[in-house]
Amino acid sequence: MTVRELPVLDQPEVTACCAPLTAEVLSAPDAKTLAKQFAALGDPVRLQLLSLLATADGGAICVCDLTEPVGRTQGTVSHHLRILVESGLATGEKRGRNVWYAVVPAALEALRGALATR
Amino acid sequence: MTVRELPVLDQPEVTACCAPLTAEVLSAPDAKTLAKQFAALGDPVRLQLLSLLATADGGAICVCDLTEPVGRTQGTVSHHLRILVESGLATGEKRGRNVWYAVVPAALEALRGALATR
DNA sequence: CGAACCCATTGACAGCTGTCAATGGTAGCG
DNA sequence: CGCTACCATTGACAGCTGTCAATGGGTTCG
Repeated sequence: MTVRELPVLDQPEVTACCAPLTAEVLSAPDAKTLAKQFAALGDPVRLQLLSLLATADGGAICVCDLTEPVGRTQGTVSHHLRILVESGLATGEKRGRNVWYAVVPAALEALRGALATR
Repeated sequence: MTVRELPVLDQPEVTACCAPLTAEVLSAPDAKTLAKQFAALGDPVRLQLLSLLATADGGAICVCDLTEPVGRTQGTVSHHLRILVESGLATGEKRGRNVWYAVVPAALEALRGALATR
């Protein structure tokens, strides 16, 4: 087993929740699942956090580097990150004293799929 | 094929709010704009409504046909539709006694663009 | 060990949100 | 003209959400 030391996080398995909105009528359970993920995107601070994670070199950053760019308290940033992780849009992994967060590109792609038009 | 002029709504102009999340760090104003649209998608009832509109023949439906599928009061459905319209994801137009709602595909595409990954 | 650092969690609070019942306005119909 | 159908708006209310300050649990380093 090779050892990876860089801030590369393992990517979780992601499967699209459902067919595109425009393909067939959404079932109530699928709607609930999708809504949770879109709701996670429905806050400006979280969008900025995602953007920061996505553009970070190596795809990860520690929380301490995020509070200043978004102008929020450390506790608040931690709260938002949790929502991103719980919705599957980001991952977090403890690395010694820091926690490395990263975007889950496959999750973003899955959401794109739901928005696809004919 | 007869000329069908009825349930086809004029589509408003839509321009992408910003570059993809993963391309560059989102500015605070852009984040706010985007967040409002994603927040509009962040409710299961609204997702179902969008889906119903998108899959409707001719791309439009009257409110009276929407209350039953989503299991909500007429007032509540009207409220959700307003949010969809205000966020630019749907359009509404009065046609006699009914109001015809339709999805704005370009708006969905713009959101897809924001979610694009590298 | 003790100090410093990083991060999550808690408690508190104001503001927003989804929902319904009820009301009101407008358009078509007999 | 009156009735009915359709839809928006209002008021009320419970529940959720974003925010901060404060606290506490780990981890690193001197």
